[in-house]
Amino acid sequence: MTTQKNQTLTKAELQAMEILWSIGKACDVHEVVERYADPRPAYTTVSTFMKILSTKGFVDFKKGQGKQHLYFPLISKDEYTSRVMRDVKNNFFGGSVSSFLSFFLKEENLSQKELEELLLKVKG
Amino acid sequence: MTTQKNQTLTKAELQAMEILWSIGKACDVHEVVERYADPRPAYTTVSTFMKILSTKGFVDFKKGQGKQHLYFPLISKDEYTSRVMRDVKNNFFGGSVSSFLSFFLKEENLSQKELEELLLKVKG
DNA sequence: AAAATATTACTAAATGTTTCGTTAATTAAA
DNA sequence: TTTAATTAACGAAACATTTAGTAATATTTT
Repeated sequence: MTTQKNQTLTKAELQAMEILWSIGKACDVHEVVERYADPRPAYTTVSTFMKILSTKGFVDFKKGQGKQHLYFPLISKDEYTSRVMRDVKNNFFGGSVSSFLSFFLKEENLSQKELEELLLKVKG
Repeated sequence: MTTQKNQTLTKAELQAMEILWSIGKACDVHEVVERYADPRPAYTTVSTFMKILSTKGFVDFKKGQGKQHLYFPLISKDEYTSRVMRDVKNNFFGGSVSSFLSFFLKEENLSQKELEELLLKVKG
């Protein structure tokens, strides 16, 4: 519950967050475990992730039935995605928007026409 | 020299690769150390990174003066950037190009006009 | 050739991450 | 109320990453 900003998620932590984001409501550890693909981690493993994510300030919880904790994200997927995009932009494109976009277009091999279509869909 | 593909770089490894990329020619460990910002890692630390990167297949070396090794990247920054972008796209946008682009545009808060200008610069 | 120097290889300590068993505490059932 | 079940907290083992000292080896200098 330390709500430290600027932290980054490890791979295992991100995986857990993805599941919380996909569930979209406060949920207990069992619900999270269920959503893992095989081989599923142990209950206590996921419980530990929730603990870690709490102390890192990425999730919080409220009391559920009994002594259950119901966990929920404190940061949205969009917010975290922004951080990641910013990092990529800074690390690989010196923070330049046009470099980033340029690379992206070349990478995706988009023609001018395809791009226009995408933009229409995206912007309107 | 195992040229294993599909590997990913740790943070420290990426930092070392960035320097190799920026130097742009085969170089010895000293040249790499020099380019680190303070506090610079020890010579042997950087030497270890070169060793690790070699066994992971990201760099190779040729003999220099004396017993010196001259290290150089086996993968370009663009190639590695592609991998990272692909991973981000898959992890955060389910592999969808339009989602990715859409997010990017919103994120950068680009107006239609600014976007057009960027595209002109980028495409021609 | 012997000594000094330079450089990589080896090893290991320190730290960070992942994973889960055990314990302690709380709640529910008998 | 005693017992059983559930759950989060704790602790620790296994593994990965980062960092750098020491040893081994090759090169250069005297």
